[in-house]
Amino acid sequence: MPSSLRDVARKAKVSTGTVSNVLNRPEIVAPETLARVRKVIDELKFVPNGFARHLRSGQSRTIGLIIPDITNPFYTEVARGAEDAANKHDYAVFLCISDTDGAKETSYIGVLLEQRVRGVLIAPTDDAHKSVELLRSHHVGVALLDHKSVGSQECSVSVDHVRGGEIAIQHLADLGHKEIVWITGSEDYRQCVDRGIGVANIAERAGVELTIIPLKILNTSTGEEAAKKVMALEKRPTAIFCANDMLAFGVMRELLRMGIKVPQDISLIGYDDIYFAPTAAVPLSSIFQPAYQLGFTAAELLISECEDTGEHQHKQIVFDPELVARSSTAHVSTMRTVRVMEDISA
Amino acid sequence: MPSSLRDVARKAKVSTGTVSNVLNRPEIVAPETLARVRKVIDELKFVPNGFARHLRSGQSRTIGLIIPDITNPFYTEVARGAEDAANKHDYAVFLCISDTDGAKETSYIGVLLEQRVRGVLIAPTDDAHKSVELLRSHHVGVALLDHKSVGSQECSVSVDHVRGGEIAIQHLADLGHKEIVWITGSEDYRQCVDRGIGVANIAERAGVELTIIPLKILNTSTGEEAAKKVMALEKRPTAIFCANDMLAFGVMRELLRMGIKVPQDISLIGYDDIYFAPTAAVPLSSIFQPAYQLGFTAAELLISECEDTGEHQHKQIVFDPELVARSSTAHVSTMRTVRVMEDISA
DNA sequence: GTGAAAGCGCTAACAG
DNA sequence: CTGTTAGCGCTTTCAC
Repeated sequence: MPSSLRDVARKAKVSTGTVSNVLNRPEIVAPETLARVRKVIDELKFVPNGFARHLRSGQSRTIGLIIPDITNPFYTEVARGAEDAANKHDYAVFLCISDTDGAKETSYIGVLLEQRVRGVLIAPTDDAHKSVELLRSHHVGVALLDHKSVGSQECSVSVDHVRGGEIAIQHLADLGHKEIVWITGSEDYRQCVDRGIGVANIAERAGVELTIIPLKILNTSTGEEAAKKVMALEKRPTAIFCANDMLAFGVMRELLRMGIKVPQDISLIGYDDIYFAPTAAVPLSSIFQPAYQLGFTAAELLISECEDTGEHQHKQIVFDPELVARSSTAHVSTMRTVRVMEDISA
Repeated sequence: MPSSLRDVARKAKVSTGTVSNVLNRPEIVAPETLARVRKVIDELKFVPNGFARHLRSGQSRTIGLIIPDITNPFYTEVARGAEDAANKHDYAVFLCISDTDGAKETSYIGVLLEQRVRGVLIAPTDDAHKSVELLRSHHVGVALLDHKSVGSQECSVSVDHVRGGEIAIQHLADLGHKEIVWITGSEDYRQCVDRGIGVANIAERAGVELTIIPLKILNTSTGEEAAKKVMALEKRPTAIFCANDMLAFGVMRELLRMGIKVPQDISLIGYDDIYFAPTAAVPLSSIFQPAYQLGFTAAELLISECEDTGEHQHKQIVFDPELVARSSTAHVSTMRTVRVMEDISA
């Protein structure tokens, strides 16, 4: 058993109140008492029990961070940003990985509630409304990450996903692509839905024929699967737009494996512009989102809400996405036309 | 304020003890009492206070996980493994990122101690001995990740780093390379030191001329810097071995930027074999380590130690690294010899 | 099966 | 400046 504050008090021959003061308000303790108590603290290797402390004070200095996928460098950057902001304000971060699973998300919220976190930063994967409601009903702070506010009842930091979808398809349309596959998340996945709206907007306007492949989970493995589906399509598209770069990496890997060349046989564009995008086998075109900024800003907003005594203004910050065109997307006119023959011979 | 167990008791007209029983031993509560109390729990949205619960029971079901860099997919896989194992045993994971900073590591240990975690899984970046001592002296479980046990006083799961270093250099030597740069971590970074031992072993035996570039932090940015240093060397090496893949990606990116071709101008091999290695601009040769396994196994061991009442045997599991040769390493005989002229013209 | 009561380790009044 | 004391919300005997 670790030693308690009382053990320290006993050994230093002072009261528990004094030990507590040494810990929390050393300036009001007499120098020599201070020294004596501190010496005993060291001797006993005393570490105050956080549970007891927070139980008493009714307040923790911990925030929860729920992200869908720790394997995705985009979220990893978001987490770094959030961590840095939290540390700056002397908060700890309890990181939860929801695995893009609504049930797991809800279950983690339960854990965080038990931990009496001050607030939760969440990149909802499922029904954001439900999670936010749940959190709100327990009066903990909430800030949405990468997702617009449900009803402006909370802060949110996101990127304009509709715009992002538009930019990507516009880019492909500008390159002359008329048959495009859009590989995206399920309908619960708001970010994807929004991007899909942008995609549809431009597709219609530009006369693009769109094939949608919805996926439950967006990672490299599902990307590999999706690539197979695309290649099995009756009419092969000239370009693929993936809802994130992990997906695009999976697609690219599978295409390479099948001997399909990017962009000679098919153009490919991802989303997020993760660090690995420029140094991919074929440097990946993508839509940049300021991941670190997203996490940092969201955490700052959340903490400001948590600390706020009076009137906290819910802010909804929306960043702009940016096209980063690299070699994985090319003009249709540069495509190999011999592909069909190769297929027949295969 | 969230409602407390007492609120529930009052409203359900039972004692607090009964509510507690409903929560923890529902089978001993009379069915109709059970139903009534549960109804009130829902109405009041009661969530038991984890602090109070753990304070009373003196035990948490949380383990800490300290890793150096969340941006590195290797550690991200380790974390996934650890998470999965922990969840399996109904433990929560408190993730801490040490940023390869000994002070931050120590400070996080303090946080974990306050949280009264049951045990800590640590991939030490600095002086492992110190961290382990600190943890041990507070009687929390410890398991080392990716690092051999200091004195077999704890479990550890690692990969044979010496062997990994040997394999990599042997591979390069087999390809005829005699001038190799080894970009590694500082002397505190045990994994790197061990790999360095393997490197030195083989280098000497194979008559390889070794240049060592030690770095404080190993990520893509420092990799980019290191690449510049390598190219500024009086005598250009024919191959580079990086202590991890992130470093190698940074190096590769900078080399590409400088117009240096891999492997025509210089061979490059990394370590970890992260997911992105095969789909890099030049598919990266690397040394594979079973990251997920590492995390999973270590967490299992740690939890077994934590739960153990009697005699827990400290195990030291060592996995074998494996060479994965891809296109970034090639035989010296295939190297371009015109490089020198290009340099002059530049 | 249920209630009463003690106490986990700490903080925050309030006296002295 | 220091000691005393009353809980924070929960679990756990021990009676009934």
